[in-house]
Amino acid sequence: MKMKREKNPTIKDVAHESGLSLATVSKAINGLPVSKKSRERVETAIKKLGYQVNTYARALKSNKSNCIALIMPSLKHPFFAHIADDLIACLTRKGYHSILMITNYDPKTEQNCFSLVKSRKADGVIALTYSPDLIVDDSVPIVTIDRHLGETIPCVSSHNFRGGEIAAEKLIELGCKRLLFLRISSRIPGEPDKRCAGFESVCSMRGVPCDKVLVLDDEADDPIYRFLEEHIKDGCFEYDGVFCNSDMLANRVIRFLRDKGIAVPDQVQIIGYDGIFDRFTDQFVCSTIEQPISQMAQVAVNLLMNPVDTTEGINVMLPVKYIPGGTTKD
Amino acid sequence: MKMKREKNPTIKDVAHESGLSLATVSKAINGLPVSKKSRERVETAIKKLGYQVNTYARALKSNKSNCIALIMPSLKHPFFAHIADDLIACLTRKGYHSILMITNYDPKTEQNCFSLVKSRKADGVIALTYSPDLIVDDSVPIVTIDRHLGETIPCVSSHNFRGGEIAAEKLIELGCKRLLFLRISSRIPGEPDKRCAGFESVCSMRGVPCDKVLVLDDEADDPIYRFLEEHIKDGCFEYDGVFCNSDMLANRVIRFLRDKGIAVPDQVQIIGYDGIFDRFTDQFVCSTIEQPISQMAQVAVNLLMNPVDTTEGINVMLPVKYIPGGTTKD
DNA sequence: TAGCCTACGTTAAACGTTTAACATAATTTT
DNA sequence: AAAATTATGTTAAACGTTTAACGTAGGCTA
Repeated sequence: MKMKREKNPTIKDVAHESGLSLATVSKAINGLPVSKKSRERVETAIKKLGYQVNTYARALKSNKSNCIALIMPSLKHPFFAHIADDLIACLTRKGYHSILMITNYDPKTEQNCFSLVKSRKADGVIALTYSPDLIVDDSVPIVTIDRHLGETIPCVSSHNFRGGEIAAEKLIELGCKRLLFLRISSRIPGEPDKRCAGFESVCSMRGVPCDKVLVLDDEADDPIYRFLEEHIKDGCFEYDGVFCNSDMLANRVIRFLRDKGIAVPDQVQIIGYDGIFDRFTDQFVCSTIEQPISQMAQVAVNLLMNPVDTTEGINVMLPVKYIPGGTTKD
Repeated sequence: MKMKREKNPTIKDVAHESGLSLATVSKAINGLPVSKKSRERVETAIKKLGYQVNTYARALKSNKSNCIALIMPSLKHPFFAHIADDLIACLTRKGYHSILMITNYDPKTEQNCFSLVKSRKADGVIALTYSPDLIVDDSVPIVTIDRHLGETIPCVSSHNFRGGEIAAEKLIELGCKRLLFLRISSRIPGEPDKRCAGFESVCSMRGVPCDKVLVLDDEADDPIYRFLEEHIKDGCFEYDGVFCNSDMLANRVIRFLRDKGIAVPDQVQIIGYDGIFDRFTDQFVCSTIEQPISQMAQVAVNLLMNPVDTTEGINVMLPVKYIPGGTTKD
């Protein structure tokens, strides 16, 4: 790229212009004590020259870049876009810049991102990753979202277990007699796994039968559809309540069932997870367990800025909320 | 934030470890000519020490940061999220990092972003802004999307005029006799304005009557709805074809009309602009003129990397495509 | 008035690279 | 075998900051 920068003024020029020394100017700029008169002289000189601090020199000297790296799978999924947006907003408010890295769910890219971050590019990392075996060193503070990357690395998530419980409670309350849990998940033991546990615990407590089907996200989803198909008998679906791991999956399932002539929510009620709100239809894309995205972002940022004692793996779980969205009878 | 970095190895350590000089190591790292033997010694030393180049030192010395600043209004709108995603992908492929700044459509924030960029934080800027009076200096290369920030600043957009034409042609071809153009737009003269011009030019050429309603994006949209309401007589809408400035607007209009009992597309056919694909319903959100987002991103990045002669304002317009999406009769 | 603070400035050494200018060893030319 | 050329390394100065350590002027105490 052509660099057509004409030499920018440095702190030295400001010093010269104001008749003060380098150090004094630096102090004035950084809010350290200097006399009122000096401060003014510095300010007018800065204005006159249009001086801007050189971020890189500062970062080099102070070993602090004011940049946080954000590692995200994609922005094409509204959930990630949302959380990235909120993270950036939080960081900006705290005076940080955000280097956003997109991995496209690719383990190698994810690993790469962590390596890059190490060259003192960022003061910290907030990551939402998928690879089961990332090697991360903690020479830089890290906070993850929804994934446990290691005992010493704090993880922020929604209260997945509770979310599962709520979904089960709701479906049962709405009259479902036979439940199904569907899940597409990554190979890595993540927080979202607990959604199933919560769901099942309520089912067994209430004595409602509950099956589950699981596929890994690096396989095709066929098994799920095959399962669904196999359980449609004479235009009737054998389950009357389904809890899906995500709104995305829920919508696919809804479409599949409707294509087969099964009425949602009349014959089957379906609840997803995430809380995706569609700004085009002004609706939630299905009945869902909503994750408190903004709150998660805020907590992640705070956790990064004010590291707590992580000797025994810290895991912040934020409250979720059931939201009816037309795929249940409420 | 706590910085618990234990001192990272420097190029000096590598030099010491490999028994070579600083300069040789630096050359080896940067791919400059060194003997094979030296290169190997450097490599093993690097591996042994886990050396990572210090980006900030490098940036300071070479006045090149390998960072591009992306200025976007929001990631909560899928159009922006998409384009941001594609921009980042392109930049990553070229070895650049992306500093993503979110303005929330706020002029002051937008201005701020440009100022920040100046402190040598980034080697270039790709901006999608809304403020009518941004002051940008070109000490850093800039490329904009959809907005003309100045004669010397290249702008990438879809071929808005052609898009307008296509929409009109399509509606007329589908049998519409009385057309309406609706638009919510920013105060700044932007590329998207041309959509209207294209639309009208076809209408007048074909002799099809065409009205238009415009509101500014910092006002409420009420005028549009009021207009719609006023033109519903006895359950009939006076227009049978509507072209909206964006898919967002189109969907709001569709909802409004349907609420009033007007059937879309049977009574009114509606075309939007953008080409938003909903991954939940697996459909386009309406019939639409699709912008070639990935292509726009790619062109923007290329333009930034290989600046052309901009003495007479350069403006790249990329081809658009009509896509039926259920709100027209095709 | 001599001595001592206090308040403000200044000098100079880092931070970790890159790179021009120079030195030396290895190779070729005559 | 000496000179010229090339290949490879090295030294040292920069890049623009921050900051510890050190002056120095002026006001205060005694």
